[in-house]
Amino acid sequence: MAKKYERKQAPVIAGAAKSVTLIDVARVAGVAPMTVSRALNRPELVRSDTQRKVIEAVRATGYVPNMLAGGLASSKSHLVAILLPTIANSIFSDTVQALMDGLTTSGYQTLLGLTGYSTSREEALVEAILGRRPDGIVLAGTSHTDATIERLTKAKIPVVEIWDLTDNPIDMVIGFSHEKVGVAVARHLIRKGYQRFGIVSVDDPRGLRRCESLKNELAKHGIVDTSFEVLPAPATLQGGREGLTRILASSSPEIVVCSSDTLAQGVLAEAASRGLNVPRDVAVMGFGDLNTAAHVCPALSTVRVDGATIGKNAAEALLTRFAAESGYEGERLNVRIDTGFTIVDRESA
Amino acid sequence: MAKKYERKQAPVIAGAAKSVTLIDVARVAGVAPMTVSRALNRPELVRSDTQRKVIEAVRATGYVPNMLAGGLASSKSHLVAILLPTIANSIFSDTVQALMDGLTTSGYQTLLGLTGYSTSREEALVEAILGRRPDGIVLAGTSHTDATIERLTKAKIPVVEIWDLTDNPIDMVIGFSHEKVGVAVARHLIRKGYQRFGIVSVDDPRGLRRCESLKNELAKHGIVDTSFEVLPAPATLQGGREGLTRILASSSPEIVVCSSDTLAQGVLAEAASRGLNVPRDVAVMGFGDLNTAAHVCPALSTVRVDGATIGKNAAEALLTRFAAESGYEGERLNVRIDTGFTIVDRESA
DNA sequence: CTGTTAGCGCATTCAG
DNA sequence: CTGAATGCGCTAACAG
Repeated sequence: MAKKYERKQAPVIAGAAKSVTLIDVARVAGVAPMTVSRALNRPELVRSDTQRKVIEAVRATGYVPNMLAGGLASSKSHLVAILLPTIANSIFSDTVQALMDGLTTSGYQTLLGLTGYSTSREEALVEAILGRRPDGIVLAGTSHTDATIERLTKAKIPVVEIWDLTDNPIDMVIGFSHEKVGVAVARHLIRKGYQRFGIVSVDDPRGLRRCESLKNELAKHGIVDTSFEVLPAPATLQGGREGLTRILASSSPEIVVCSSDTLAQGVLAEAASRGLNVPRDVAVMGFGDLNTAAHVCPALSTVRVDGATIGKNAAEALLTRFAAESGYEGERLNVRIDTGFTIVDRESA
Repeated sequence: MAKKYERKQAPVIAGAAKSVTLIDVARVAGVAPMTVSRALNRPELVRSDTQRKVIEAVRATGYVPNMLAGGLASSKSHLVAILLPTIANSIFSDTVQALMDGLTTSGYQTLLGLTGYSTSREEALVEAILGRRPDGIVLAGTSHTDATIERLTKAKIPVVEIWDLTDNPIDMVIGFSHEKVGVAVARHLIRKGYQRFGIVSVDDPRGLRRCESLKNELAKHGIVDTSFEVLPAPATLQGGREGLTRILASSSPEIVVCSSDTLAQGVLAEAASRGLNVPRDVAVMGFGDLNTAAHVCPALSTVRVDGATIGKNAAEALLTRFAAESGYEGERLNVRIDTGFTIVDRESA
């Protein structure tokens, strides 16, 4: 009697070779399809000689497991989605690299979505992405539409919000307080004796919060005439040049603080082309990562954020959750990591 | 008699609410599941009042289509994979942005893979990714292992190799010749009167090819004592500083050519900290995109590559192929686009 | 225009 | 340790 799991009919059209499936491998190996599945996914449950036969058959047939089918059957997609505003000039690149390193090592793949700093685009992306049944999702920021939050909550998958903190996370949060950055920068610079400030920010929610917090803290110290220029996102060098130009049109600050390093470098370029000496004529402060800032211009100060740590922690948090939900149930995690930040001065760089 | 497509049994366990499916929507809308599927995917085949009922039921139930199931049934995943060496300091960011813009608009999602400049890692990623049955795949570069090429060929999906050219593409190619970049830079700089060159490159295949081509062309013009320093990938500012340090230890070039803008900026930083005037004491030339180079330092020249055009063309090529394979069969495309490059001088910036 | 039937390729669940 | 039956959620291909 024919084995039950044989294909109902062999391919008829010669050219249209159906792709090879578990069943084909099973036939070649002389075992049941289920055994092939186990040999591939849980080798410890299979005798080693059976294992060898299967591996051999896989190679012989050129079999590539269909993860759509596997995911459908097992409700595990081995997919993690990452939503970022943009990857241009990205302060997120270290984070993404570290996150993907961690996930790839454990057999997860990464779906990327770019929101362009728009929560409505984020909403649309989240809806589309959830259709792919990812096992987890990572979002930049903690500000989302109600619909996004609701869908994410109902999806019942691990969610990590990164690069910010909040008291009402959807699930897990790994980041730092942008308000604290503003306050810390204000106090730091006041302590160093600065009195006249300029601020250049792009229209990005977190950048604006840093800069507004800075401005507020300055006001608390009696510094109220701070010029504040906002440029359209994303940050570009051209934006920085434009920002300084506008600032200088109406004031003459001792220091210009920027919402990102990219912007700060644009300010440096504009200063150079105006023959201004940095930091003697005007000092410049950025935000982001040492690699893109202090090294380029020893005259530049910056706020250093450890993006790689954020990514690494996010990967670990997700993987732990995945393991927990697979039955190695430990106690429910409640991940909230404040990664902090460091102010890097030109003297200390 | 009960409709055939009703679920065999309603959920028993109250808490473990099964996610809502097509069948649930169909029941609420009072139509067959197939009609819901059509209303969602091919609305033009459905009467508008039926359509309305379905939409209403979708909203009422909070239905999110399961693309794993849809993909399995239709052999269309609406997924495109992109493989890049890294996203750090990435000259690819414009390309990725443009590519994703084009694909997202047409309902495709993007799987990202990072190869770290390793063809063997690329091979492993390709195998894993093909399991997801992507509708298309984009690879940075034209250099791959034999196994990668074989798998990709057998997968019978559109493949786009970008940021390089070759006479033996797997399928489609969109990029430019790195050898020509080297030659063009050499001729350009010789014409401007430079005689003593230094070269700093990271250990990235395309960067090295540009620099080796430059060195060869210089040799053809009788310039043979060119110092050439290679640093580990990826490009960093620190690498650029180190590169200039090594160059100056053994020579005193009039100009230092770098394999990327990031490296060039590192060279600028090192020059500054040595009190060297750029370009008077030493000129610097980079490679990449205007936004990261000439704007920062008017003293820097660079080779400008239009990454966004590469991404846009790649998206269009893929989408056209997808349409063709769905039956709107036009003539078979044979995409090979030389996007070229431009040398941007400090005078012209 | 709408409904029915029959899988897509795999893993879960239970038998042996 | 291995095998058989069943269905994940959806859509192609036909019927009406």
